[in-house]
Amino acid sequence: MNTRKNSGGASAVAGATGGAPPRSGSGAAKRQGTTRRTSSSGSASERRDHLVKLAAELFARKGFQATTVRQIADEAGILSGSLYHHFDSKETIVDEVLSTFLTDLIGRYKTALEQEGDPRAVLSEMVRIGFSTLEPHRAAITVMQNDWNYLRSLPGDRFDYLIRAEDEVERMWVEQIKRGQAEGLFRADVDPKLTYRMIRDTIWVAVRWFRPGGRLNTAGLAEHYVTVLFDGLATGERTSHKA
Amino acid sequence: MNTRKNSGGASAVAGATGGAPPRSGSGAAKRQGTTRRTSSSGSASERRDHLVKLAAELFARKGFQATTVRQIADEAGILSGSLYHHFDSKETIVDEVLSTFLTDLIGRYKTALEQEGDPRAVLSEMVRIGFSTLEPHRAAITVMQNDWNYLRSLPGDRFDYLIRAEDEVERMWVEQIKRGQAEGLFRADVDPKLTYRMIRDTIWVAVRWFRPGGRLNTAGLAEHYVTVLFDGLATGERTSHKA
Amino acid sequence: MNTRKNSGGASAVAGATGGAPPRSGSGAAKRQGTTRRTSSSGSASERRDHLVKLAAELFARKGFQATTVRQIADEAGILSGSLYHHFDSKETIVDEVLSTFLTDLIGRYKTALEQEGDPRAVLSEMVRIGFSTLEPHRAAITVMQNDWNYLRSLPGDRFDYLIRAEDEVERMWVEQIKRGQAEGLFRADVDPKLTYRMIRDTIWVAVRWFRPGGRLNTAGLAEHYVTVLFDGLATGERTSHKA
Amino acid sequence: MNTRKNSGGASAVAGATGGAPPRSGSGAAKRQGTTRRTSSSGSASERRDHLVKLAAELFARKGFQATTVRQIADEAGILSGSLYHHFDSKETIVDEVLSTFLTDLIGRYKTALEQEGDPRAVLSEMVRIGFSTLEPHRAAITVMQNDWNYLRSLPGDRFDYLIRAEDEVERMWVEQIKRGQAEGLFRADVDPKLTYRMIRDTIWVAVRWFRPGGRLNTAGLAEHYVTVLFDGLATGERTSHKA
DNA sequence: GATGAATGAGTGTTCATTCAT
DNA sequence: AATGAATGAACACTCATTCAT
Repeated sequence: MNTRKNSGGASAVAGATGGAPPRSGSGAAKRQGTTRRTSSSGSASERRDHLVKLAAELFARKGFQATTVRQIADEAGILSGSLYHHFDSKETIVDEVLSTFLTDLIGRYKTALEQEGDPRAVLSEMVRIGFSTLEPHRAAITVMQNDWNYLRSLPGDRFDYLIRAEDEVERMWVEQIKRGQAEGLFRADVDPKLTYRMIRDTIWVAVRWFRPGGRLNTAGLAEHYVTVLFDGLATGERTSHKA
Repeated sequence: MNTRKNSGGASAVAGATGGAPPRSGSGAAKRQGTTRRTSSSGSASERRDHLVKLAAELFARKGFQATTVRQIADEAGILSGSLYHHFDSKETIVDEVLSTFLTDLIGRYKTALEQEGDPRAVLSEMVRIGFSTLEPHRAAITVMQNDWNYLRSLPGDRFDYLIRAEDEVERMWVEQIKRGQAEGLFRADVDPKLTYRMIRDTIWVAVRWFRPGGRLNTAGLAEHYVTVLFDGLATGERTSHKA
Repeated sequence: MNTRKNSGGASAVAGATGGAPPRSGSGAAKRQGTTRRTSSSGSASERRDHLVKLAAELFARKGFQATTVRQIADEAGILSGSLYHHFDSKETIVDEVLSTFLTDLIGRYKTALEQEGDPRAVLSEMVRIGFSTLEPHRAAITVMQNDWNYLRSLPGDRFDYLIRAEDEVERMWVEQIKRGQAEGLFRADVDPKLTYRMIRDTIWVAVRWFRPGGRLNTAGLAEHYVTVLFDGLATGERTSHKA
Repeated sequence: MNTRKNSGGASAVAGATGGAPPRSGSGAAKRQGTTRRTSSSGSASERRDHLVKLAAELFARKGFQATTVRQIADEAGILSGSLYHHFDSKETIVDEVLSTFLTDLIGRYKTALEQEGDPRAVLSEMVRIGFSTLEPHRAAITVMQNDWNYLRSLPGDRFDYLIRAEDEVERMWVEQIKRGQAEGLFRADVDPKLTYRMIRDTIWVAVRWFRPGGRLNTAGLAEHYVTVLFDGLATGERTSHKA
């Protein structure tokens, strides 16, 4: 999936879906091969990460396709050709953007699942985790929302890991919903898969309008959503409503 | 907003946001100016609509930018240059795709609002309307989801009507939520605007995974969502959950 | 092997190697599909052929790789992008250059073989045919000499027909040499395949230094070579020569 | 002709064409300037020669232009920038490849000419010399065959020595052919220059298909060619052949 | 209404080369 | 001697758009 140049971090999610998290919680372990030079340690990796961050912002703002490598290079103050010293291709950059996010997200979901708890507690925690990524991974999430279809349509299997990661996440959520239904905590007349999708969509699409510094921070957002999600919008006051 | 050639139908939503629905119920009135050919009446308009439909499918499948005018022309069995007999530009086409959808949607929301009813009934109906557009306007909704950012970033004010339409829709929803809270039907501790956004997102993002012919049709989807939305996922069985 | 655009003539040699010559002696049959417009008949094909000719000259003079599409376009008085209205790629152009030559050559060899005759007559005729292509196909032969290795190394099977054509030609020559040896006309102590290669190389490499208008025309060249080839450089006067 | 760095060995052929062989038999005299490091004597030169050899192989296999400096560096296990400690430019490398071959070839031709003998003996020996270089100088000969045109077309006079060497070699051959004709050993009705070219081409082009380990070694090849060249392909059995 | 040739600006990418470290 | 980041010019190719026919 990765060529020489980006052997560092991109697309590691594919491995993550298999079982044990790769480099889980150790993003710092990247590119150990270049640590020969003890001084200015990690500068190569830092430069690379910086470029990825710049690119991610542009991808989020303008879309992957509408962002040119020249724009990325301009932002970094270098020439477009110089980007290719760090990355094989534009795709490699977005690959790194997305896989970094997915690796983090899945790692945190797994941690939540390991903290034994009743399904409602686990699910609330997963909702909170989702919203909590909105700020640190805003760009990546935006790209995933907007360019998912396009990236998936690219030839080759480079972005197949997107699907694999999606499937793994779905499995984790649906399992908890079903467990909650089995334990009588969640209403049995809702479809678990459908419910997961609605929750998922609600969280991620918030990236489109959420701006830090507004009335609610992401933690507030999460609580708001947990409230509506579990207890509903309605009070006890029932009225007739058209069926 | 529109240049000569597409003076017929695109971007009509802008007018719709003003008040009375423009040409409501008179989609056939489009492009009266082209009746030069008395026989085969409306064939020009039909041809145009057909092209828009083909383009919409491609835009939805591959994204607006990734779709070339040549692909649209290929699909129609003509050469790319010939498309410019019907449309000024590629943007004109997507403009027509989106505005057709928004005109329909806003018109139906207005009808629902005119049918007096308690807020829960109105809101349920609006949810149902939203889901009911998923099939007939699948392509347009997909484009709006995926290419919104890009289209908005284009120079000029051509797509400003997207924002205006969005604002008008938001006003309609938020009004009903507030009314429901005022009448004690909806819990008062939720933020109306935030709640609207979550409802909105949940409906539209479903276009990404909804496929006709699955377990649930859009009506079923709507009921499912109305259930969770109003009454919550939880049963009465409360358990402690991590705050 | 060919994409839409160059469905006309390129790479037809592949078929030729199978058996009956395709469009043999009917280069005019190209692009019949575009003859709908009876007036300005074949102008599309002519334009295309003209561009191929210009490109062939440049390929021959500077090498395939060293020739840029801009140079070809400049030569034709158009912009480089406009070339892609006629050809899929730079490779398509050189493909057409080479396959046109090979189709012609193989067709003429076949005609010679059909004219029954003793092997010496047939072989002389084949030598003459070879030399006679030097002028009309000078550019193509030059490209084949210089860029053969590179074109063969290109990914995909696009230029596999070069090998197939080479093999077919070798078969024709070797057959005649063997027949001549069997009939006692040619010395039996030479290797047929080796001898073919030496004849072949001698003919084609002449393209490097042959310039029309010199002392000898290609017919003279052919006779000169036939003389040396069959009867040797030496007179009867034998002297000792270091073994 | 050469810039600082490769003042050692490249392009020495130019001098050779003047008269006395330059440093003939003293290849070890190269790069005396680098003897700064008294220990590991000649290691710099050896490293350099190794790099030239690696590059020559790549040039031969893929062509000069299609070979990137990065590929050469990869092959040597260093980075492309590091190559510039040894060579001024990519051209300097190929310069060294070709001039080394030409120096060797011309030196051996001269030795043959000094060994007095009748023209047939000398010519046979020159043929043998040519074929004998096929193995040790395979890469250089291949490059010369394929990239001659391109290298000659480069701006500047850097590769003018190729022409000068070619001319010198031609003079040597033609002289012997003419001498043979004058002495009645060779048929008088062949053109000496033309004959030389045919012999030359036949020898060098063999590099394209000759592979060591086949049926014939280069010595066998030489004898085969000498046989056909002097005595012809035909036996005494004459038949009519189309004029 | 449609063709087909052309435009012109732009795309991602390549690559020989430079140079501070 | 070698690294690795960067350059800068060039490359093949794309594509929305124009326009004479």
